[in-house]
Amino acid sequence: MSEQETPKARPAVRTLSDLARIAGVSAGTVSRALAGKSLVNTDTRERIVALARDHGFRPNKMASSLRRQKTDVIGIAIPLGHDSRQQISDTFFITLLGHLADALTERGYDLMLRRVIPERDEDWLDRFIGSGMIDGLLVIGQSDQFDRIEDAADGYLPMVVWGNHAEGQRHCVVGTDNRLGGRIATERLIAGGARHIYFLGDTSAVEFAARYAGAVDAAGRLGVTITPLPSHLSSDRLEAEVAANLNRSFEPGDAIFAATDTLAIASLARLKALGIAVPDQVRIVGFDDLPLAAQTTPPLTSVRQEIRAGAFAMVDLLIRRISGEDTESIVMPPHLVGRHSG
Amino acid sequence: MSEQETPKARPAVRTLSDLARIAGVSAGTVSRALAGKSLVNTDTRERIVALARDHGFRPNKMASSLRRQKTDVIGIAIPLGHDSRQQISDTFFITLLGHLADALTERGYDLMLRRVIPERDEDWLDRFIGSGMIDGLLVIGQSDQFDRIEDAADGYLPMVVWGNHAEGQRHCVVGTDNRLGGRIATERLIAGGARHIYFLGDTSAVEFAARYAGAVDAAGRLGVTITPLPSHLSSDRLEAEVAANLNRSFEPGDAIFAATDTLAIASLARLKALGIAVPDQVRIVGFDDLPLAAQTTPPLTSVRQEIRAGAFAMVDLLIRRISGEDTESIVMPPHLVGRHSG
DNA sequence: CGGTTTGTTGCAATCGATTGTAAAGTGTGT
DNA sequence: ACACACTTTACAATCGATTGCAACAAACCG
Repeated sequence: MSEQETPKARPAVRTLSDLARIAGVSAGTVSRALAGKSLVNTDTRERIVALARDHGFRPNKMASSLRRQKTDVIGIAIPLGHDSRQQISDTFFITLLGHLADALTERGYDLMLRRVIPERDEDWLDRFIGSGMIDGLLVIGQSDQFDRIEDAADGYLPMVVWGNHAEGQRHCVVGTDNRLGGRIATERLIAGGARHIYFLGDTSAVEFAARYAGAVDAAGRLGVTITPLPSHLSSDRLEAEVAANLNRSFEPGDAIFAATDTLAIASLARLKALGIAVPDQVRIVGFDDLPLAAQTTPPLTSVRQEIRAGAFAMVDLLIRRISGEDTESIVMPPHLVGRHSG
Repeated sequence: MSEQETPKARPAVRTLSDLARIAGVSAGTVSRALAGKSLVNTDTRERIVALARDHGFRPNKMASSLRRQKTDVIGIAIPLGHDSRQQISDTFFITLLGHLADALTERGYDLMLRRVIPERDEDWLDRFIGSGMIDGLLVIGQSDQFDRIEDAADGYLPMVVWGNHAEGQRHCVVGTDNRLGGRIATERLIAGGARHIYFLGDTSAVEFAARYAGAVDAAGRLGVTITPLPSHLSSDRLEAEVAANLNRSFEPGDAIFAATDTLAIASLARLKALGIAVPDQVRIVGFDDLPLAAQTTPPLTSVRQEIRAGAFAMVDLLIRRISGEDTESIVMPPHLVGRHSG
């Protein structure tokens, strides 16, 4: 009409004081009204709330965080270890991230994601913790940072890590019993007739090292040979490494235990390209039981991790730790899902 | 030795003033020293920096953000549309997210992730924008929120959206020419002998609607029938919907254009279960060209989107918008990657 | 040696919301 | 009509880092 109608271009009402002036009360009263505290008169509150809505007012979260010493933000750190880009593209970690987002959103937290490359940044953990931006920290995967995480855990309670549990460790972890999972997978292969098992995975990450250890347990006990074939998860190297590792002559009784379904699926493709039949010539078992495992040809036998349950457990523990409780770790049992690949 | 050595348990030095007291200077000087400003004497600066390191001091980012009116955080919103859980599990979006994380980290930004369910929260966009927590916003996928995004774009410059570009739209978008992609995919199928094409996808999302429109263009021009089969991406419904949609008798000349590789891969599995040969009985073309497309049986023909380039373009545009420039949208050309499925 | 320039540092205001405490207002009972 | 209890609101301090401005000292010039 007159000058210009900029309804949301520059909402004149940006701060509590602005709104307070319009409402004819003090900023403190507005704050309490919007927070729904009982100290303000019901009429006043309703008037202020309506006014806030009409003007599209949003309280500044930074100021609020500073004053309350609480940000309602949870940090999620993804250490990329040796191998940049390793995990964020790995379906398992992504699925976990999705469920964590569910669980945190449900509890009213925002999430701040940070990929860290420990090699380039020694100080990643303390820096994140000390930033004052987060109320708690979830670490997705220990990678090769076990010791650093242990150190940080001594001085910082609200942290929960997804990964492997070692005897006597000090940081709170949620994860699958990887060693047992490795054992189960290996026993399955051996029961199917395997006499020589190749372990496909990067044993410098503790989770995978534990799976390998479990495999060695079972193989040793049952008198079967086991050979590790180092393979990383980085999406740009994965295919080439798998191809190189499987570029050998397989003999009857050979089998593959892949540390991850992602590796197992790449192996299936590679063996198919080589004209090697699965499971007739080579049996394969994977780990994680991703949704995709059921759709491969042949369908993949895999060790299932309960990702969603794990994610919710992590958030649960974290929230208890934020309120000061020193929680125990949770180690979940793995389950073998038998399909046709091994 | 004496009492107790708690080196990091409770760093006595929590604030600038603490450090200032120890250093025997004022807080302002410490601030300038740590920021590397030239106004402080070199000796003083080095002394303060060393002290800060020794005491593990980290400036509080909330306070800093509040004062500077800049958070160095970029928000990433993932609208889940009609269909909760739709996209965060979709490999395409996850891959995009990974590359965005790369690009943002490189530029010194943190990222705040928020899944939004527009149905439950009308106000998601303005709320995120107005929170004061972010310097800019990336929206991954328009879902069915096109209009709301348009509205917000009028009053908020630093926002870039991944998605489809429509004539005359006001928000800045980066994406593939979906309509052209749909045309290309369809032409490929028709060139392979298709006479009746089923489109698998959810046309209420604008990106997919455009792919369908492109398919209709090509099919109409070449005198081929096309039938849409609504299928969502939500991981819990995807398999069932694909199964239901493909539970029909296929005739010679039938083909499938899947709006997404994820859907295409599920279709492959379903057809295999039904004993229908691909591509001999039914041809399939997907969209996205995910890494997995090369590993399926048979390898999937797909329309490639340049995800990494797209992600970096989004961040580039966003940063220019943060500094006040009003940038144009970027529409990238799709490329057909021919493999064996169709 | 007075006056000016250059280089450092301290002081105090500021960002915007929250909250303890004081003060004002309303109502009741005697 | 007065004292007392109870609501409701205003005031001002606070969270911690940043920054414009003033103050001070040393160095330099004529």
